[in-house]
Amino acid sequence: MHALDILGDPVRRRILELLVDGEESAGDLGRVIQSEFGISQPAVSQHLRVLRESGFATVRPDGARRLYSVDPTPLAQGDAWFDVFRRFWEPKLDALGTELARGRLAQKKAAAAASTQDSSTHENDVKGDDQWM
Amino acid sequence: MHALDILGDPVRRRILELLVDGEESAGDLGRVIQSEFGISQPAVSQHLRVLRESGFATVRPDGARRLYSVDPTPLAQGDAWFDVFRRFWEPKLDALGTELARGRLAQKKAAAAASTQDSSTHENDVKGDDQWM
DNA sequence: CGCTTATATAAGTCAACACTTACGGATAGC
DNA sequence: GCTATCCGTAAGTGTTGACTTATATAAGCG
Repeated sequence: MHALDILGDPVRRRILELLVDGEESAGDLGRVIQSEFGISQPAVSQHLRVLRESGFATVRPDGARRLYSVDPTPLAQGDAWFDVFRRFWEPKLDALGTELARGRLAQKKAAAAASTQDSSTHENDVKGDDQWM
Repeated sequence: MHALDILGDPVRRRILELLVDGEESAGDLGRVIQSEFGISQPAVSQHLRVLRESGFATVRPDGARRLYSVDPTPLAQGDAWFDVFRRFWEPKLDALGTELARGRLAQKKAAAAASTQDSSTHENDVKGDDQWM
């Protein structure tokens, strides 16, 4: 499942936005989301589950409460999908400089070196972000 | 409709990827997509319509063919959603340099007027690098 | 002028998924 | 212990939207 599939939902995007400044309890998130979107508490809880299971959020128990935080890893993957399109709106600048600024050089190199297929499920082979290298 | 709602579909994302190097005919796109995703020609045509109507693609007639191109505007909007999260994975670097690299200085300046809310809880002022990576 | 190619639209089907109500297991507080 | 709060899961419903087949329109081509 691609990161952008998860982010293709306004409620989930909003939850992540609410978490950008630090952890929040499920209840606090719920109250905001319920008021903004007019949905029930279980609906919010189900979105939280999706975010957990897809790796976008982590939970930490605090008494009866659950404190949610952003895990940036899949977010960065979603953002990386835009890499090939950035030349359309980013000023040209130095390509290396851009790579450095995005902090993805090591990643790119690693991916280039190890082009072996991994052990994941039988998903569509072209879906990755490295096909243009 | 948010740009990321449109991008929450692997077929549409793949079509845009195929357009990154320049215009392609609906037929050429269709053949690739059909072979990769196993869907019919009308299905591809319907995705193309969504991309057209949401502004991600523009069309130019060429005889009986339709040549599709990327319109980067909504793509840039989708990418901009990640702005607030980039501090999680971008190296500190020079903030100005980063802004320049992203080509969004004017935008940011406009937004800076309205931002200025206090940050919360446990957050000290380490200019946003990876706290858990 | 038929025939093929290129592409879009119409209409209907079907499954995914976002939602609902109902409920259950913890923890907090009196 | 009793009750309220916090939050998740279960199960069922309904709508969205991605797909199908069938068809239409327009252009190339012999």
